[in-house]
Amino acid sequence: MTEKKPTAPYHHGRLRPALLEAAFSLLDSAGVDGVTIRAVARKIGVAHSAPANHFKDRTSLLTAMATLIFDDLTQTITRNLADLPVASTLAAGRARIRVFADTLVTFGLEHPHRYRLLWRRDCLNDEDEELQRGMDQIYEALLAELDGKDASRSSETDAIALWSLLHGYISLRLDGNLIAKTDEETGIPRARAIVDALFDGIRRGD
Amino acid sequence: MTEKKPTAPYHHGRLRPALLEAAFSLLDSAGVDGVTIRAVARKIGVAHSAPANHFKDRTSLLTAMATLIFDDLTQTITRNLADLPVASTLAAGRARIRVFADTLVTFGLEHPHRYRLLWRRDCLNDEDEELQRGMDQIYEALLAELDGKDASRSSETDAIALWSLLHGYISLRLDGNLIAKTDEETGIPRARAIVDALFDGIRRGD
DNA sequence: GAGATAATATGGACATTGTCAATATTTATC
DNA sequence: GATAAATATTGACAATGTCCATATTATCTC
Repeated sequence: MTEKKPTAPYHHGRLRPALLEAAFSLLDSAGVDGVTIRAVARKIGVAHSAPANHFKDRTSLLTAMATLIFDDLTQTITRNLADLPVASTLAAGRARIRVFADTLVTFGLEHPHRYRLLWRRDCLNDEDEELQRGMDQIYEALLAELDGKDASRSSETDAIALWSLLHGYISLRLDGNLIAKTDEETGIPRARAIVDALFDGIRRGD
Repeated sequence: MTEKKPTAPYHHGRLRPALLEAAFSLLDSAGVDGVTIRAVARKIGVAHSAPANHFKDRTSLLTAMATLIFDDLTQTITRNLADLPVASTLAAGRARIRVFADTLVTFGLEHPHRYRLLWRRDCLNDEDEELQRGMDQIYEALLAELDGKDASRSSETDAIALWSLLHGYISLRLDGNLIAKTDEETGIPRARAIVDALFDGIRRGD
């Protein structure tokens, strides 16, 4: 009968996950600026200084969040790629890269604030090993799709080109810069078109 | 003999330009976060509230700065392109686009904080007409280089692809993500390589 | 030119934030 | 069961953006 009083106990019990949950909620609704230590604590109903026990400062909290986002993103990409046949032909390789691209673009447009946080170096701790692992992971996944299929080219250059193309497109879209010039809704068709442009070239001269 | 006492006069005289100058100095040395109203005022030796007469808030100041940066960038590109022959052949067109790309990349790497500010939507006033004009201007310059040379393709798609590629590459470089994988210093050779990749295609199948 | 008006600058105030320090409470450990 | 470690609280501090009332100067109008 005395098991569950509505008065909050002194110790929260699972404050760290609760903090992250609240922080993601704030991130999605108000962007990085909305993720203040005090707002997160307020949302859970805990002292403004309680988070310090789990995240030494705001940067540390945002870094943990970015790491989780990277992991989630990589996992989504891997899952979507798992359904596809191995890239034994040129067409199959293209199809896989297209799925990679679509997944990334979809994620970026559906979770703008999460995507943006990934690249907010001023908010993150570059030295963090987990964050670096998360970043490397997704880049490796891209490299794997471009590797070894065409010995005549540097797949590293291709990877940088593709990565730049996708990251640039998403960033510009999130900044609202290409909305008038592209599909208002999903952005996927336009993303496909520019990936194809990179596949085939835009100034081939033949 | 009494013309110029070192005691600062009540009215600064040309506070607006002085504010911008100080703000750019802070931007270059400390990034957007370093550009606080109070720090700018301090740098000039004026009351913390004096800037309000010329910029109604921080966003307004940063928007004015971004507009100036856009103008400067467009001007630099235009100047560099003026020396080149008209794009009457495919090769000439490529050469012009390469100069466009080199100029943009050079600017981004040389003035990282200025380049970044251009896309910090959370710090800028999107509604500002001068800012929009500045943004449109540079995009139009790019479109002009891609226009009308190849009726079989949508030059708009090409423009978005190229713009995404360049913006993505610069952004990634500024975030330190490709340093290990590219030329440490200028970044230009790698930028050329990925622009060429877009010209020629990376998965042509022939 | 003098007096009114607008522009410009000052200093004080307030709420918000991140972060630190001292303290209180609970949990874990020997 | 005492002691140490973990976790949470309250209070404080400096910094910031922004507002307000006030002071000073420039400009305009008659």
